[in-house]
Order: sequence, then structure tokens, then C-alpha cells
Amino acid sequence: MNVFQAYKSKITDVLGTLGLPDGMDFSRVTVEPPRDASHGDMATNAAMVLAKQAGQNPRQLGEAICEKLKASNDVKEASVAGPGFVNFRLSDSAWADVVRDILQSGTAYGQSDLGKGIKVNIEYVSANPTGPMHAGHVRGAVIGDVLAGLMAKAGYDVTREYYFNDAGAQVDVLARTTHLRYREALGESIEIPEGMYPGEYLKDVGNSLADRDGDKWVGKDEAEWIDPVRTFAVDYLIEEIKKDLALIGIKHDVFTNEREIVENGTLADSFKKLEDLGLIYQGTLPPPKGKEMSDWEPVELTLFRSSNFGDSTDRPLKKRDGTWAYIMPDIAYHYDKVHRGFDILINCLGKDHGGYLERMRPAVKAFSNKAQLDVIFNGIVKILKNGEPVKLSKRSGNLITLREMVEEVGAGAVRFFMLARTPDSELEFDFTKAVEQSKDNPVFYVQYAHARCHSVLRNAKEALPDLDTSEKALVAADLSVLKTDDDLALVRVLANWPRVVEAAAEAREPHRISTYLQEVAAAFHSFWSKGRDDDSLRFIMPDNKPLSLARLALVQAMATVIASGLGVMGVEPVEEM
RNA sequence: GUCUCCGUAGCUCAGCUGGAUAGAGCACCGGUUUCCUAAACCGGGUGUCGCAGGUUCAAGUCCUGCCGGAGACGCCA
Repeated sequence: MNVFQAYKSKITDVLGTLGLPDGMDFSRVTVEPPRDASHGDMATNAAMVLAKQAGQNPRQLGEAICEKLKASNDVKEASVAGPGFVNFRLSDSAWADVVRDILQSGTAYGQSDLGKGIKVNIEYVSANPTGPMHAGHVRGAVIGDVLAGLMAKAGYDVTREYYFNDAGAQVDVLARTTHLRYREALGESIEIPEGMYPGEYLKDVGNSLADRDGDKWVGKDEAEWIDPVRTFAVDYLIEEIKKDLALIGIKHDVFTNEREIVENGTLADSFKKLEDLGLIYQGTLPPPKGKEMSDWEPVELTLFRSSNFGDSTDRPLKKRDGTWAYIMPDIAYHYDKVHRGFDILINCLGKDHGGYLERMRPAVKAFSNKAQLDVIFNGIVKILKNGEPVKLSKRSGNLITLREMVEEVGAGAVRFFMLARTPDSELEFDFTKAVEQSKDNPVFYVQYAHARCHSVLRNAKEALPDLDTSEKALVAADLSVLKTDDDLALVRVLANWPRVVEAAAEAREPHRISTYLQEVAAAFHSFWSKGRDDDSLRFIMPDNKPLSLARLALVQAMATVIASGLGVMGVEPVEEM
């Protein structure tokens, strides 16, 4: 249950009883927590938004809303402030209901039906199988995975997908390098020429191929071995990638590859579809602007009228030699996704793929007037150790692998840090900070709050042996005794979780979960410390069992929300540290 | 040249998709442990929210233009 949603419909009901003109537009009415808690528990802009339509002044309309609200049992007080905000406070029992709802829902609290019936495909990672996962892949992987979890929690029907290219020139290079490593495994002395993959990891692939096939592919023409070697290398590396991803808890529902798209006829179908729509023609493009191209010459090509759909230019689908240009398989792949019935397609890509959306969106629009394509671009990650940048160089094969990151700092910290900032910003990942046990480390800070909650619950059993503190007893407790500002401050933070889930899902900004959890942790640590000075603000009070029980319920709710948030982020909550 | 994103405190960044007096952390100064984890908390902020217009009851948030930064723009993948 989202209390803000609940009170929004209450406000709507109230508005209905005020004798306002028919057919008013309530869509801009919001019910939110005010920025400053001293204003009240909730605030609505209804009076200001509707004043003009209703032909009343905002404060007058606000007063009318207040009167009606006050008549309700769950509203303690209501007043008009500033230009016409209606601020109101909930009764203690209304807040008690929120806590009880959290306890009853468990970590399912925060779920929403916002995306009910909407099919979403989130494509992320999608690294080509040419090597192990490394630091450069991790951020997009985590963002995609958490976005998937987030949207699932917001009620969307989510498919997690991985697309890889196993048919281009890049993969042929992989096959040739693998063949060299294979010969090496059989005792030849080899050298990896410029332009091939220098990484040591291909030795394993070569060894493995030698184990399976012996000298079967030695001394043969490339034409004979390239297909089987390519397939072998791709299969091997995809399995390695899956293992790497599993280390940070990422598992895709669907893997799709380019070869499949070509071989099962999807590519041909999608091209025919574009032809049928009259979007294919033979023509000549003007030279690309803003870039010197000495070798450019006009030539007639098979073009897609992508400019009909907002692209800045039409795009060639075939090269001058008649083979498919690289975007054609991608277009076909999106055609396939549209046909699988997705309403929303989301791709998580690095910022260096900047032009991708502009090129792919026209195709999606051509295939469907319903499906919507979004791309989340993530900025680069700078890897630091002790504040010093660590160089990432793919060429030399000297790169930080995902495996190393997880081994050094743990999966939870890797995931949490990757969500520390808005996706498109640059991000620093400091190995030293990620393992630091201090407030400076957000993972630690949030985990510590969760562990402290459980510590309280454990201690309560000993300190209050004759009190039933089982989950059942907590749910049944009289929670209306939670009425100090400090208690309610915690409840208010917890009540926000469903809003955060919805807003973050809609904005496609998984990092908001991380920001929110830090708020929750701060609120908890703060309350905790107050108990040191003021005995009446402790959780466990042998002299006041009813309040203790209610406070324990609050602590349980706190732990639940943190666990729920960490769950969305794919981080395992710890109960002790 | 065109397009996208960014510009908020000394530093790193949030800012709930238009709300009230713009917030955290770091750094700096000071305080808090006979007591549920001090791995924490509390107090200390004179910010042209890049600049200039516009939209509105209300703009850091939306629109236009400019300045500054990053990235993307080939029949390459």
C-alpha cells in the first residue's frame, strides 16, 4: 500500500463533495510529503492547481478542503499555508496502519501495480563473446539488472535479455586468435600479431579445443576450421561470461544472438517488412558532415528512410558489395523484440554508443506504433586504488576483470557503488573505499543500519524474556503508542518506499534506491543515538513493555524496508557485522 | 556543422519528473560512550543552482538563445 496514493484518492473524494464544476482536470493534483516535516505529514497542491478551473481563490478552496479533511478520522489536523498548500497530519492510528502494513507485507512492501500488464524488455550487458567481463562492463550490467528488478517491483512484466554478436568480423578475429592459441596448446610456438586478441584468457580456450579435437584443425585451410573454431570459442566465452555475471548475481532470462537472427529468417522478414512499408529505396547519400573523409565517394546504396521517423539522415542497410551493413541485424533483432509483444524496450549501453538510439528508434517506430524504445546510457567508470587511477587498456590485455573486483570488495559493494550516481555521469570506483568500514562507504552505512536493527531484535529477546516479540506479536501490537516526533520521523521515511519505487521505475533511475536507503539508514542511526541521551527514546525499555513492543515493530519494519531496498539492488542484507 | 547529456557549497554529488527557507557526504572546528553495535550521532553553511530571457500562482526542475565541459554523428562494429 502506498499511503500517499491512498490519501490522494481521499483528496479526490473530498473534492467531489465540494460542489465544484463538472469535468475538472484533477491530473495535476499531487499528495506528497512536504520538504519540511514541520509543515505536516502530507501536503497537496490541489487548491492551487484547481483554483483557476474552479473560479475560486486558492486559499479559499484550500480552506474548504481542510474542513472536509478534518472531518475524517485519520486526519488529525489540516491547514492552508503559503500560496495555498493544504498541509495535514495523520492520526496516530493511520501511521500505525502503515507500520502494520509493512510487517504484514514483508519485503514485498513497496510493490506496486503501476506497470501492470506492460511488457518490458531490458537488454543489458550484451558484450560480445570476445573475452571475460571487465570493469567497463560492470556498470551497465548492474544498472540494467537493478532497473529490471525495480520495474518488476513496480509491477511491470520484465524480461532480462542479452544480445550478442557472433557473426561479424570481430568474431572472425576471435576465431583466428583462438586457432593460434590452439596450435600453441599443441606445442607450436606462436606469436599474436597486431589486431588480434592478445589476452591470456584465450589460452584456456585453445587448450580446451585441443583437448576436444586433438590436431584435427592443424595444417588445414582457414575455410575448413573457421566455422567450428568460431562456434567453439563463442560457446566457451559465453559460458565464461555467464559465470562472471553470476558472481554479481546477474542472470538473464533470454540470450539472443545475431547468427540466429540471420539463420531463422528474422533478418529477411524484417527487411521485407520495411520494403512492404515502402521504406526501402536505392539512393545516394550526401557526404557525412563535420568530419573529414578523404576516401568518401558517392555511390548508390540500399537505403532505409529512417529520416521519416526523426533520424537526421537515411541509413544504408547494405554495403556497396551487397552484404548487410552492421545495423541490419540490429534492426532485425528489434523487429523480433517488437514481435514478441513488448511495449517497452530498454537498452543499457555505454555512452560511447551515443548514436545508437537515433539510428534504432526509427526502425522500432516503423515496425510498431505502440512499442517504445529507450536507451539508458551510462558514463564511464574510473577505477581507483588508494585514490590513484588504474589504467584500463584492452589492447595490452591488462584490464581489471569483474572477477577481480568481486574477489577484492565483494558483490554487494560492487553493485552498490555502481548505483551511487545518476547513470549518465562519470563514476569513480575506488577499491580502497569500497572495503572501508565507515560512513564514507554507503554500502557499509546501510548494512550497518540493517545489522543494528537485527541486533536490537536479538537483544530484546534477552532483555524482555517474558515479552512475546515474535513477528506475529509485533503485527498484533498496539502501534498507536508510537507518537513522538522521533518515532513518526522513522515511519514517514518508511512510508516513502512505495513512492520511491514508482518514481525510480518511471524515471528509469535505479540509483534513487541507493540514495533512499542512505536516508533510511541515516534516520535510523539518528534515532538510535538519541536513545543514549534520552531513555524514553530507546527501543528496549523494560519499564514500558507496550511501547517497547511497538518500537520493536518499528525496528522490524525498518529492517524490512532496508532488506526490500537491498533486494531490489541485488545486495544481500547482513544481520550481524 | 548537427544531435544527446552535463554545469548545484572548497571537493564529490543528491534534489522525489514544477512546490514552501535548495540538501547530504568529504574536508575543517567543537561536542557526545557506567546504557539496545561510537563501525554511530549532534552542532557549526554569506550557494549569482553556468549566463540572459520566457512560460506560471510557483522554475535548480519546463521552453528559447548564449557560454563552458563530455560524448555521438561513414558502407567500420
